[in-house]
Amino acid sequence: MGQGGSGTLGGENLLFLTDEQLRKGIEAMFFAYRGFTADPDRILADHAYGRAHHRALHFINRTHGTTVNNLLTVLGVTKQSLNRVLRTLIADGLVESRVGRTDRRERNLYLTEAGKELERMLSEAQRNRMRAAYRAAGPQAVAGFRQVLEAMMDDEIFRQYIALKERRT
Amino acid sequence: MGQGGSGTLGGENLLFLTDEQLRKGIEAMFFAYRGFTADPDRILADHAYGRAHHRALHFINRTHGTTVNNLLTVLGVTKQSLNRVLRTLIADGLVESRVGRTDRRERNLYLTEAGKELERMLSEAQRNRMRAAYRAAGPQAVAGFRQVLEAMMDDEIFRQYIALKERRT
DNA sequence: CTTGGAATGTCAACAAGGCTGACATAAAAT
DNA sequence: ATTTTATGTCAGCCTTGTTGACATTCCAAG
Repeated sequence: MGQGGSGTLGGENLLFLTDEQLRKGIEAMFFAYRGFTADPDRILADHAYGRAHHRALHFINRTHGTTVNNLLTVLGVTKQSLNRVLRTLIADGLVESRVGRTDRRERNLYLTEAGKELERMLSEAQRNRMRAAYRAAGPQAVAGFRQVLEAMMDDEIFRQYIALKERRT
Repeated sequence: MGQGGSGTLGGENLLFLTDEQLRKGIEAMFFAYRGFTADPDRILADHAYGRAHHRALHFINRTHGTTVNNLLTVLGVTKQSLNRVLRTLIADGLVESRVGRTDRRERNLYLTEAGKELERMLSEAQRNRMRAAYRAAGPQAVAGFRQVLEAMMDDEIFRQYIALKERRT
């Protein structure tokens, strides 16, 4: 995609794109991501789970009945890696895996009540952090935040994700 | 640009803080971080290094002569974990470890020429991604991006980092 | 219908990089 | 002289990536 497009960028924005500014952005991203995961990580540690379990719970909750394959694509890991996490979640009764109706090779994934409860605890902790940051920064900053993040994603991955969401209804 | 009233937010900002908006922010953070690390990760794979090596190189380059203890604090890992990474970087001739002048228990860490070169390759890839995102979003969005990220950090950790930077000059 | 390939998911084994605990050494501080 | 601090190292564990091998299921071509 043509990086130019929307902008009508004047010379002004060359000013703030010094290496020093970019480096500060990189470090901010590093430290912020640590803060972003810190609260859920503490909860997960109590349950002997890791971040991978959180990600699985999040996206299963997000798209009920998603397949293992969909989840792989979204999470960007191998099926073997995801399988290990799913196995423990299923064994612990947090996730239910039903054989697909139309294609019986597929497994449709759902959160059980217990799964929903843990997911709620985790996402609540994370939302609280996010909410506090949004409040402190203000609505306009939030809009900018989202714009930059979206520009920073690998386009393919995100488009796949959107496509998956739209395909199922 | 107008967003002047950084504090004193009216009731308006309650509107955009729905759980759905927060969830989108959380997912954007997840996908963006993947994009953020993707390019350096590819380079690191060629050298049989991992993300941990990149982080060490980055912060040694950032504050020449930093000590092991400072680095632990900034990176938020244990000395055993950092030591493993540092050992390989020193063995491979990318990092030099000199006994401290004033306190000879300390080790001051420096990048060698080879270390600087790899660091440059990695950070250039990451800066390119960041620059493209900044360009696409525009200066105002970048300001908001930084504001939200800074509000999302664990305050203590970041303050320690700033303190470290200021202490040495 | 049968057979071969493709898609999907599971099991096994390995590696990176976190972690804790224990311990050694050297130097600084008391 | 003793204690504390900074660092390094060894051993062992856990999570979460990886690849390889394999079973099951579906579908399409013969």
